[in-house]
Amino acid sequence: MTLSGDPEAASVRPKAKYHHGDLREALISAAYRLVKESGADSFSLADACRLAGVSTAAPYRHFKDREEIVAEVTSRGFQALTAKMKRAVAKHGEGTLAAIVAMGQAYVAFAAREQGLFRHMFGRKPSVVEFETVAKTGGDCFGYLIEQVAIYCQAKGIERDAGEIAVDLWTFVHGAASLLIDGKYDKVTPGLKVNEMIARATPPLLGQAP
Amino acid sequence: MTLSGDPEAASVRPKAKYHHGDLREALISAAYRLVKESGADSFSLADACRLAGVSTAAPYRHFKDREEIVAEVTSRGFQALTAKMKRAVAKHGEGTLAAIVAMGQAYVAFAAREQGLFRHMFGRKPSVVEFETVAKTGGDCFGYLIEQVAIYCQAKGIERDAGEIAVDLWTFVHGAASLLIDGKYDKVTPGLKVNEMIARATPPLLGQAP
DNA sequence: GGCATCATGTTACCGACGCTAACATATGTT
DNA sequence: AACATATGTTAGCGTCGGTAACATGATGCC
Repeated sequence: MTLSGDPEAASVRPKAKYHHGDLREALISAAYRLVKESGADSFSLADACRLAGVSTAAPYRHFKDREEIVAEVTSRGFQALTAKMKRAVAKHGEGTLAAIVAMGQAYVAFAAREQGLFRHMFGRKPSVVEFETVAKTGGDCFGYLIEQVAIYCQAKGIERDAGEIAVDLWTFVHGAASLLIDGKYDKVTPGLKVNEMIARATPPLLGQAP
Repeated sequence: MTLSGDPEAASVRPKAKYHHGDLREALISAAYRLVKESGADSFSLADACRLAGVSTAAPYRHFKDREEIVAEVTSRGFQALTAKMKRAVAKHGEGTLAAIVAMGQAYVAFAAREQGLFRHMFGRKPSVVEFETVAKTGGDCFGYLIEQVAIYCQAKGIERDAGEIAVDLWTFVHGAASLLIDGKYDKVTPGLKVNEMIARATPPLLGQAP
C-alpha cells in the first residue's frame, strides 16, 4: 500500500511477480511523478508507459482505464497531504492555535509544491471522486482536520460546533491554496504573503477576536 | 464584443461578412455553450466546429490554437460572473452588509450553476491566464469585489485595509465555490447550507463580531 | 465589367492519444 | 512435459489538435 512515507518510492522493484515485476505499482508511481511534475492536464497514460518501459497497451492488464490510474494517484496525493498536515501539527503540539495555523499553512504549501497533483485531487470530475479509495483517503484527510479542530476547541473551551468551525477553516485554506496556484493573487495583490494571511484569518474563523 | 448580457447570444447570425458570417463569433459562442454544458475536460474544438457547422480546420483562420478559444470563453465567463455580482449588490444597495454577503453568495451560485465554465476560469494552466483579455476581465472581476468592500468599510467606519479584507473574503468564497462543485462538502458534511455558511462567516472576516 | 488579390473555407494528411483485439510468452500447476 | 493462466507485445480503430495544399467567395483597382 506504500503507506510508508512518500508515495513515489516503489519505482523499480527488481524481483517480484511476473515479467516486469510489479507493473501495476510501477505505472502508478510513474503516473504520480508525471502528474507532480508536468501538471494534471498534460499527463498522458502513454508517457507513464514510456517511463515504465512498457507498451501503451500494457496498463489495461492492471487497470480498467486511464481514470483508474488517475484515481490511484489522487488517492496517494490525499495520503501525502494528510501526512504533511500531521507533521505540521506534531511540530507545535495538538490543541494549540499554532498547530491549527500550521496545519492550514501545510495545506497551502502542499498545493504550492505539488500544483499538478493538487489539481488532480480537487478540481476533477465526479468520476474520479466515486472511486472508493479516493473517497476514503479524501475523507480521512478532512477527518484529521476536523479532529484537530475539535481537540483545539475542547482545549480552549470553545463551545461552537467544531465541525462547523472546521468547515469554515477548510474552506478558507482551500480557497487560498486554489487562488495561489492559479496565479490569481499575483495578478491582483502581488506580493501577498499567504502564510501571514492564514495566520491572520484563522482566529476570527475560530470565533475569536482578531 | 457581446457586452450586452448573455455571452452565448450570437450563435447564428444570417447576414454578415463572408462565407459563414461571423465564424469567429459563432465558434466562441459554441465553445462557451459546450464548456457550460459538458464541462471543461470533455470539451473538444471539433465539437464546437460541428456545432458551428464547419470543418475542423476552419478555426485556424481565426485563432492561433485551441487555447485562444478557451481563453476567450474564460474571459466571457469572468464578464458573466462580474455581471452577476453586480446584480446581487444592486439588489441590496452598496455599502450594506447584505450586499457583501449577497455578492459572495452570487459568486458561489455562479460556480454551482456553471461548473464547467467556472473550472475553466480558474484551475487552468497559466497559459490561459497570460492572455490579455483574460487578465483584464479577471482583474475587473476582483476589482469590483474590492471596490464594494472598500465602499462598505467606508460606510461602516472600518479602518483595516479594505484590500486585505477583500482578499480574505474572496479567498473564503472561492474556497466554498471550489469545494462545493468538486463535491467535497457532500462527502464530508452532507446537507451543508453554503449560503448560510457564507452569511455566517462574512462578518468575522470583515473584522466584526459574529 | 474584368481581373488580381486577399480572406476564408475545404479536403487530405500527420502524429499522439485512449483503447481493443489478436497474438506471444513467461509462470507455475498438475 | 503439458496445459491453463497471467502478463506482455504488435497492429489497428476512432478521435483529437494542428498543418499544408487547394478551392472559392469578396474586394479593390483599372
